[in-house]
Amino acid sequence: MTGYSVQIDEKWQRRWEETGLYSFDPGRLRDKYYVLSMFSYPSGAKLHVGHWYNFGLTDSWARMKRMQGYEVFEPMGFDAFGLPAENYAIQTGIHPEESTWANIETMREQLRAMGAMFDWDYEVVTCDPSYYRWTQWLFLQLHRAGLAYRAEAPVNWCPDCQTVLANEQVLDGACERCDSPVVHRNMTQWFFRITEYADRLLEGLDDLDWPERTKEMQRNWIGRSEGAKIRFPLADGGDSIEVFTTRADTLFGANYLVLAPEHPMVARIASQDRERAVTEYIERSARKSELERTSLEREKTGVFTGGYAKHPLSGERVPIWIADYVILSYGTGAVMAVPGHDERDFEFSEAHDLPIPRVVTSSDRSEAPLPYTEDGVLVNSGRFDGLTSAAARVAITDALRDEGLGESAITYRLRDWLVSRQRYWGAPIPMIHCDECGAVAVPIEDLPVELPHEVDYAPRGRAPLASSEDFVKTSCPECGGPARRDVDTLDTFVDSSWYFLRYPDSANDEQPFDRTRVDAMLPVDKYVGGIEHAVMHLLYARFINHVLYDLGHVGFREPFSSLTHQGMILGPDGRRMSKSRGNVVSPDDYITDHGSDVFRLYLAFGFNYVEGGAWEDDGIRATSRFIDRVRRWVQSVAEIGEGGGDGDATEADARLAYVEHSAIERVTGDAEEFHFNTCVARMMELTNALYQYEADVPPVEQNRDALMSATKTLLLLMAPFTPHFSEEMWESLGGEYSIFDQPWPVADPDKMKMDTVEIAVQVNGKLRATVQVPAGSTGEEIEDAARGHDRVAAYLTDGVKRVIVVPDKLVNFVI
RNA sequence: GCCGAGGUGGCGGAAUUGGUCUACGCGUGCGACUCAAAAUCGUAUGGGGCAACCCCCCUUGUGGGUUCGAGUCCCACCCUCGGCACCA
Repeated sequence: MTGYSVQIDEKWQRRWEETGLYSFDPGRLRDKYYVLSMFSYPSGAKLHVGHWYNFGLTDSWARMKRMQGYEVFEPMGFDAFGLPAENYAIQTGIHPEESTWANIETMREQLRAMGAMFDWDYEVVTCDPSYYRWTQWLFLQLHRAGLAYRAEAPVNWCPDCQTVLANEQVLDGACERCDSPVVHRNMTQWFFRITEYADRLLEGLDDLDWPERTKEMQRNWIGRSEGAKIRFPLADGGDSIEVFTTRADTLFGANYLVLAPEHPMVARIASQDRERAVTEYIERSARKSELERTSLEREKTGVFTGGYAKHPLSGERVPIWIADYVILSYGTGAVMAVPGHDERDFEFSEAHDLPIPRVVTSSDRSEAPLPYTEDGVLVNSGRFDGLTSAAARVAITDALRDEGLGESAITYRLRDWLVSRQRYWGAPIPMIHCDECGAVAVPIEDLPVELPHEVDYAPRGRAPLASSEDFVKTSCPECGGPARRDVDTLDTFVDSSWYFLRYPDSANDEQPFDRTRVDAMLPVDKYVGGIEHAVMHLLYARFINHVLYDLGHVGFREPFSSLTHQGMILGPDGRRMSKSRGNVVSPDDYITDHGSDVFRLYLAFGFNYVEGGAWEDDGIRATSRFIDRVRRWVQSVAEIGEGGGDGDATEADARLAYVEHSAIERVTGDAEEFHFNTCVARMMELTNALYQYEADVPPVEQNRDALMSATKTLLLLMAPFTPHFSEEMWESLGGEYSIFDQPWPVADPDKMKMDTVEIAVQVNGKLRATVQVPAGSTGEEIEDAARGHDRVAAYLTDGVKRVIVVPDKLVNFVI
């Protein structure tokens, strides 16, 4: 028999396919287990180490679940819309549809060669009209429910490329392609009202089996903030300016207001003599790039508008300024400036020579230096003097409510989700614009709104679809008059926000999915993907699922019960792999040389799965050596066969059984937790124990049944991690096809009881000796055994103050 | 700045509820097999002290603390990585 190789991979992949081993059986829904890896973008390059790490080891997990008796559903698909294909098209002239489908075909082949259990009958491709038809359906559901709306908003605009950029294309305020500073342009676009779900998305997190840091990132992203809205009436009567604050207790220290330059009230407030300065400032702010307005520029600029408001409680005149450190989109776009107790306002007051009054002292009434941003005790605040900050927040908000000038309020950092993209390679937004009827939804029976093939997608400062007359010109579904289609496409995160619902019913052409089936199949039991999606995809998907729940399309709120993030495999130099650094590790070479299982097993063994780490070629050699070591062992066992030996349970037999069963227990437990590296360590220990047994016990005394049992256990434990190799070894031992139809081994607690245990003997907490005692010895027995040890006795000559015994573990003498 | 995760041998990495730190592997030393090499097998391997053994001392980023006992718990600090970042 020759060694394990890629030919073995091919042999078993063929066999699995021919026998339909991994076809999901919808008749066993009761035992279903939905294992999902985040689907990927079909790039032109080959599968990289990251794909393998994510898909390969998730597949290993799924294989264990299968052997544990679950009917595993492990689908795969492609997140195929998106910018790379379009940019590639702009560069080369190759149509995105052409390049994308070619890439998908390549990736399918490679994914097949990976030897995972993917059931391709349920494949999903987001750029296929049979899929995006239902993405459009989803948009219409939100639209009908009032959760999709149109509003003017700034988009990222690259003046050099003459195109709109997605947020992900803006790096540190600059265009990722040409590095020119990105500016904001206002356009009317579609939004999803995700802010309406802020609280539901927050609450839903509590019960999810997700990494705590990921939940925390979502909480921070949503950024719920409790405070108050306070209205400052304008001095000249009529309107008022509303501000949001979390520090209502500092209201008496508010000696001016600051509006964002874009605030709609600015024009109305500015006095005539200040108009020019105000206009100039607004224009200057608008010209500033995102970068200038945020990270670099710390100096607080701003101008006085000439307008005044009236302090809601003291009645004093409060000047109104504009400054671009106030953001229009957060809170009310206006703040009350409390320079004594807010660092930003303090800086602003210093820069513009404004007074800085104190209204809070520290709790011991000492005058802490300003700005003092902690809670404390109120001063200079009229009848609220002496209250603590916490009490004052309530009292002042109550007082404002009585006057009709304010109330407690909650705001969120989360913004509504802008889903329009002025791009070609995406799902067209299924809306029609009619001069008479306004924005009208495309009737569901007319879906899909197909993406036209012949389109000028070169950047010309407008949405590519606008160039297609045939596409744009249509008639209004309501009045029948001439109308125009929306020329924007949907953010690709919309495509991926529901694909997990489509998988179980991917061929359905009547509806996006059958509710009964989806309710039986979801939530996803285990979702695995990179942490880079912690707040984008994972939040959007939860939002969409919550909406579909509220609209009665699914019977569960949360789509992913349990989530794991794989870490990142870095180049051998410890840095992120990239072509420009020349540190990219290509799986293909290793697979050709060693077979895919060696590669997969190294990924399992060499890293903490969640942390990842730097690639090391030596690790591949180590796993290759291990697999060969197992192969040689299995070969020798196959030659000897079962039976024989005198069958008496010797001490060596017991030791082997102990290692066998503790390996079962620990592999099962560790794999469950995605601790694949320690799983492999346990397999190696079992292998070592087998060789040890053979070396220690003379051939005539060897218990072949025990050896065969432990060997089979080893193969079963290895099967999820080395599927082709284990199948081959299983066959060579005469095992029944397939090893993946065998039950996962179960540890026998009786076999894991050792007759004697080693006790650590400590003196004053320091290890001084170890002694062997029968398992289950009493404290006295253990103590006696320890005292009987020469070296220990030497320490105890001056008497013992206290003895601590941990049964079967240790004894500690305190002297 | 705020939030989160983490600092363990030469290296990748292990260590249930506080209970023998360094499992497993790599690398390295020595040995076996071999004409030789590779492969394989065996064996040793945290650092230091001692000619050497029994043995002793030190060691989980740093400094304190709690405890019979701390990688693990508490306090302070240093460093690394990730997220957010004028969010009122």
